[in-house]
Amino acid sequence: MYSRELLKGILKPIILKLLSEHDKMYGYEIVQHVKEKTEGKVLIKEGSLYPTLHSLTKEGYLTTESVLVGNRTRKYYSLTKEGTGLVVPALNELIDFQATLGLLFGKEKPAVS
Amino acid sequence: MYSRELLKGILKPIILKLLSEHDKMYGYEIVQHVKEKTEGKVLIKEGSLYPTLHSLTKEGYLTTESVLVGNRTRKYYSLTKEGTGLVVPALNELIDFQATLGLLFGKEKPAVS
DNA sequence: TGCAATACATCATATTATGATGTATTATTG
DNA sequence: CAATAATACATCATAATATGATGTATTGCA
Repeated sequence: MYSRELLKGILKPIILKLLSEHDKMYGYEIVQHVKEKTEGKVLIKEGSLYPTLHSLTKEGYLTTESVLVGNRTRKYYSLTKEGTGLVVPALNELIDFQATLGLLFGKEKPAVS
Repeated sequence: MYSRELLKGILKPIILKLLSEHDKMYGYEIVQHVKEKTEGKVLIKEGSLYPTLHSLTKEGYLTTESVLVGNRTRKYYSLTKEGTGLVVPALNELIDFQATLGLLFGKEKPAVS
């Protein structure tokens, strides 16, 4: 059975994948990136993102680095060694999940004739 | 943005799709069917299924019919007209969601080099 | 006879995305 | 130049829902 986490949330895998490709990103950047990549179809809300980033950090998968740009603070997040180790399993599980969705919702039998 | 329902649950779409293909099914049958179809990867729990069936019924998307088999009751569920109208939109949204997952987790840039 | 499978159900709990709200800076536009 | 939008962080109450635990009862099989 798929983990409850996977069935409920794709936010952590998204963050892990992005950080595996980008070395370091800050919250607002993640939101914009996902928005563009998904053609505006996935809009991560601050209320979802920041708690998730904090929890991943607390769990030891991310480290932070605050940078002052002008007078505005930017908090960069990057993968720890542990976080890096999490990327591939998380993606594999998601990919497998997609395939399973295919089994369930594949086109062998059309929903409506 | 995808509905919260979709992001959180695939159970309702599963039920709708199955009932659109099977005319009438009972709870235990749904569990077994999904288990077989997904090679044991999606195991619907009774604690998830029955409340969902009840809520779909309450919302007018399903009707029930109790049948006595031996001394054991079987409660068959089938789609109402409203429920049938729900099938295609629900599946389309899910299929679109799968495609969007592809945008996010596609293989253009491998997660690990 | 006892265990697994069949078949229904409810309820407390845990998880987590969202919306609301807050603060503050910077850029744009009328 | 003033107002607005965008940038950038954050917290908290709420809502939604899958799960695990628990319960009842029948049926089939070893």
